[in-house]
Amino acid sequence: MNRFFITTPIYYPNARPHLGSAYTTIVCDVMARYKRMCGYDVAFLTGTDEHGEKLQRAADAAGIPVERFVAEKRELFKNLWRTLGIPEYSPKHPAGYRFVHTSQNPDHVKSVHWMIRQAQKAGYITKKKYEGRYCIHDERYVSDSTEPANCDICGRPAELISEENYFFRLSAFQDRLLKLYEEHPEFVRPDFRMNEVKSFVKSGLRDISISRRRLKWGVPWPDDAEQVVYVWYDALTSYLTGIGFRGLEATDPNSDFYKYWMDPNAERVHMIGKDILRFHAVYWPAFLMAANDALPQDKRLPLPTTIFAHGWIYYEQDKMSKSKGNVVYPEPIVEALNSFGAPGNDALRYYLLRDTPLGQDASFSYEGLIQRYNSDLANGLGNLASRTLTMLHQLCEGKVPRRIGPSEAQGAVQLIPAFAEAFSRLDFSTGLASVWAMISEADRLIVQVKPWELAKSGSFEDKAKLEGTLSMVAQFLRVVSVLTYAVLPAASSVLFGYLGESGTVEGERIDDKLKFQLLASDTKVAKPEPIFPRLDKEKTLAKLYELAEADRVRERAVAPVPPWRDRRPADESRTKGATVEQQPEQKPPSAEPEPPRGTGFQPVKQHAAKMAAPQAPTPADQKISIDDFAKVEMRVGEVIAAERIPKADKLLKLQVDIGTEVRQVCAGIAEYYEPEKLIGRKVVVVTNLAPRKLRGVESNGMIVAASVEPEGRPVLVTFQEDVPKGARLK
RNA sequence: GGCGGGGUAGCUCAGUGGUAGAGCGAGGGUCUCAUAAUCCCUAGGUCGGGAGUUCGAUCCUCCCCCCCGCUACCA
Repeated sequence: MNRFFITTPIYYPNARPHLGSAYTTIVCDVMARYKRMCGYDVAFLTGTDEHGEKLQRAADAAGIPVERFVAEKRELFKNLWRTLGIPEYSPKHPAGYRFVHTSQNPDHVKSVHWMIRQAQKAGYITKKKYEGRYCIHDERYVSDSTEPANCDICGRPAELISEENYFFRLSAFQDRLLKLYEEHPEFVRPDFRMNEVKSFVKSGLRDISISRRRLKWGVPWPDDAEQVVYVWYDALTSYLTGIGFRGLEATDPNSDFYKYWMDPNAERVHMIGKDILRFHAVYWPAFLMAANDALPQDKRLPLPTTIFAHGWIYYEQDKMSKSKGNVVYPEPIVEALNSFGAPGNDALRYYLLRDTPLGQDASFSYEGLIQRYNSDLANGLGNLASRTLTMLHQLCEGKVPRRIGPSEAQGAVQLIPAFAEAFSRLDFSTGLASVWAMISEADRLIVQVKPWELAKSGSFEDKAKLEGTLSMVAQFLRVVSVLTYAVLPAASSVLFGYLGESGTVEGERIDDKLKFQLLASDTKVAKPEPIFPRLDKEKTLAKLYELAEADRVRERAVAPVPPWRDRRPADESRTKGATVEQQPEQKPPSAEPEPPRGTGFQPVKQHAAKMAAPQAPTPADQKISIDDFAKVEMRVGEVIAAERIPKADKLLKLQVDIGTEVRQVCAGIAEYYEPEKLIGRKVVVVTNLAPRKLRGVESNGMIVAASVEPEGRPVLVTFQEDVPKGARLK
């Protein structure tokens, strides 16, 4: 049997899961159900990555053991999946999710150790001494400047430290990765993401640091008690642990790992958000290649077949939640729709999958949800089912007539391969659109035939036409209920039952056997109850807002200031790549950007638009003394020359007269200030900052500016009164 | 700055070397089996701007503007 393995990211449980995480998981659930109905042997994995300093600190702050703390967080995820009707694996739900967690998991330690040992054997791991600026308070490296620098986050002076870390020779895999991308264009999808990955790899890979000495909460480094495995190996390897991997030698030959991963014909799909593409498309295959280099040919681990990076879900700003905490949670949405008798889960799933093609950023809005629901589900499928069933009762004694409409069925039959083709590409939007195009056809056919008029005539021909048409539509509805099951599990099951079927929809198979005329003649159909009751826009919106607000209040009451949350407000998620959770706890010594912990997360972003969020104020416990402040020398200077620096978007080179001398200072303000207009302007310069070269240009100081969110726009400090050059700020 | 992708009806987008389409919304009409649903008609849009190739370009070439992504550079 064909095998299909799909994973969500291994989520970092530092906050309650929001709509973004739900989106990824829903997509995987849909795919798991769909593939299962196509006859695949399916495994679906999700989980939580529970290591990392941030979680440990949060647990400490909460005064509970970190193991218990993360176990509680884990439940938040499982609870959400339960609310969303996403089943956990069981004999009854073979395509339900399996859950892997990393902490206190000896099996996972075995997996990780095995992966690392293989890479060591193959010579890809080296221990290197690293020197750099480290902010003790924030547990992170600050910058690579050669003179004392302050921490970006807390402003404290960073210390020069040296630490030995294990490094992975990622650079050794550049050519092999490029070859992989060439030979397997489906390895990264959508294709435009593949282009990004390729160009990133082509530009050269740096070795990455894969251990930490200062951390305690994590997988211990094999044979080195002083080091802890850093996020990469820990989180990515959990994809293997989750299906039974314990290191190749210790893995049960009958385990799912051999079924779903080692099978060369299995499809292995990692569904992720676009923000974590690089780690999955570059690091992960490199880790696997590294391990394979230490193995004989016949024992090598296959690579994933596809890394699918979907887009983010944006939340259209609305009046009700202008204050803050605009993150959208799925539970109140489902609850609100349910309260009107609508299948909330199905509606949400349908909206998310139909409205935006997977891979593109989605713009979530309550109005869009209601709109989609009413036009497609209520007016479309729901109404078609309703009118058809009613007519069967009124005109055909409540049974599916024997006759089959002849030629009209042609188009509907062709629907199935088109739908299947789109879904297999994860193009849910197109697949669903094709179904709804057919629903529209069916509506048109009914109006064209007018069964209610034919019934009046009483002639044999008319009766035959009437019955043939209604029977055909009923058969069509049966097919629709099967095809839409993966997306609309609850509603399609109801429809299936209405049509007189006694089995379950999920027991059906989407293959050559899924044809028309499967409803037995004379099948008794149910008297219809609206499957998708139409929603009143105003009332539903009001309910959605009300429940979202109630949810927010409840959340605050439970955790007044969740310590594991970012210090920054969530809606500051502005600039390129910055996300809700962008707050690196430690920066790797290499210049690689810091990822979030976990294999991923899906931020619900605001439309950056005009949201202004204040920079988080310095917490009270981070106050500095007057002496600390006195160390910083700031003086008034006058710009006497300004020019752009070639090949730098943001940098201006300024000559600033600070009274005693003229300083050359670089400032990252080119996007907002015209160089010509700066000349003659008084600015504030930090004059005792260590010199640093930026883009090859030496900078002796720093121009002081406010950083205005959301995009971090710099605004230069100015004086209302006239101030002489050289005046010191105190 | 480099690389890549885009700018088409109010919105979301499709599309072809011969002067442009779908869905939704909106307006009008119709039917009555149906969830005030369905069905039918209606959008006259400089297909980002300019130049060129061509008998003819929205689709081909060049230049420019703007947007997005990755990347570099920025604390």
